[in-house]
Amino acid sequence: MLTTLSGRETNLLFAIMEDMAAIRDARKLRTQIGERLLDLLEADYFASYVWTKSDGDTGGVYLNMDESNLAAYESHYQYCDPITPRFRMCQRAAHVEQVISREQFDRTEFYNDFLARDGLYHGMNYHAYSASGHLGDLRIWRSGNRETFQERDLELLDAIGAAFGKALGNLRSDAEKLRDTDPRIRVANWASQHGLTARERDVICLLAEGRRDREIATVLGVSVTTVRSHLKSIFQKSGASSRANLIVSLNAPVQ
Amino acid sequence: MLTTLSGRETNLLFAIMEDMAAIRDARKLRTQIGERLLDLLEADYFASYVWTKSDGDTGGVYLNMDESNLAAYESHYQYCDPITPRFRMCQRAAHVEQVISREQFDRTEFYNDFLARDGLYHGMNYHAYSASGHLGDLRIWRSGNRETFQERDLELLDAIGAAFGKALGNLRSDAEKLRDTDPRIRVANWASQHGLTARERDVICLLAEGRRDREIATVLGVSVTTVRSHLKSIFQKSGASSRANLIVSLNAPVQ
DNA sequence: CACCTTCTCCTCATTTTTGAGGATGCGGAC
DNA sequence: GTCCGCATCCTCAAAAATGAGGAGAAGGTG
Repeated sequence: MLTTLSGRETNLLFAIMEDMAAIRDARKLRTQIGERLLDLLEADYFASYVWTKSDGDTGGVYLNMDESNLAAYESHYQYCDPITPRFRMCQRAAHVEQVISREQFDRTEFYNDFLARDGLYHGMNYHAYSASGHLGDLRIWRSGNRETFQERDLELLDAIGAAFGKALGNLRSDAEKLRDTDPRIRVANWASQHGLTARERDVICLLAEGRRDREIATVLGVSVTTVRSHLKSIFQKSGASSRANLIVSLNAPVQ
Repeated sequence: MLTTLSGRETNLLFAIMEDMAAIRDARKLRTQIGERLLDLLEADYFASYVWTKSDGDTGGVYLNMDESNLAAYESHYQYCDPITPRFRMCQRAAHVEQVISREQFDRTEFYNDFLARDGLYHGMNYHAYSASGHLGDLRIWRSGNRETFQERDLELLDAIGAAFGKALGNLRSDAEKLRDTDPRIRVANWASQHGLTARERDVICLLAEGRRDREIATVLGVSVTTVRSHLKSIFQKSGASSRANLIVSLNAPVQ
């Protein structure tokens, strides 16, 4: 790629660069980059989705699109979306008309009942992937009364998308690291790994805090012997040889 | 700022953007950005320093400069460096001649015995700061047979420096988080916090792994009673009420 | 030198934890 | 209904850890 940039575009690119270095929340980053891209690419509509069921991701962010229409996308149209699966296969920024012919697209329910309702006509997408899966996408649209996107627009989106993907990848791995260090989640994982019952889980939660049998009994409202009985099965199931060992493996970030 | 970019410059800028999103090692990032900047700004020499004594930072990185001359900088010339303190006060990219007059500079030992030896003549610096202090700098130099840097070069360096600073800030806070979760460092901190002796530290290192008194004694090559004796002082010094409590506070990332 | 800290080891008593056997009642699955 | 898992409680014994009292040797400091 070899394209010149106007002063306005240069400024926006620097702003995007700074956003990607500064913003540490994936949702905020996607929204902010969306605003910059609408400006940079002179587009009207923006949406970005993440297709993982992971912890903090609340799915889509969007700009200038109708809430109720998007709710319809999430509940229905995403399942008859003819272009997104093809965009994904591109591995780079692509124009709608690179993945489906205009005539064919104009006849789909997806275009007529969903996109056209909000005025979206010319579109291009970038889908960011890493080895661990889909990281997030950038969907840029213009109204029908505008010119369609040019090769240069695709090049810009592609270059920004590449950096955007790297940034999202880092944010996700950070989130995963953080999740690994959250004690409650770690204890819950440990419990399910070893097939503990609900009550046994209650016991190790308190055990992980370093409490004595007597304290655990008081908190759970049972007798000390009951606590010991649960501990007996926990030791048996986990193979741990001592309370100290148990606490270490419950608190260890690496598993 | 409002400047246009050539195709070559645009490509380099995208490369820098991707580097800043992708590279997670501060030293590598500084080196890589240095190479890009030499290319982008058509400069000859690059150096970058971090002025903190913190953990993993091994000080300076540089390109096209003489090793022995840099050793002299670190041991001597940094203490009679007339420009760096002034650059720091600028809070933005600045040209050498914006912080000292050429005539005055040409008479300094710093210029004649250090910079001139490697051929450095025209220079500009960017110093990145955050609330917690100096994050890293970018020092760009050209030989005397070249043109000096223009306002446009300063603007480019300033914009890139801003994003560079944000990226370094995140890397540092990541490193700090990681350091907080490293068990050995945490145990060492805990030990010094509570004024433990060397031998007591040996004991809690093994204790933190969940070992029994007998195991600790075997590993340290002393009797069980000695271990218990050390444990006695550890309990006394730390105020912990039980071994389990001790293990939890040794393994807890938050203190 | 005397004094202090540290490391080493000891005893005795007490508390806590672990390991091994049980028993009872409750609720869901076959 | 019977069987099974789960939660609740029990006893008895052994092992481990805690708390309190020491003592001796090595090393550095005023």
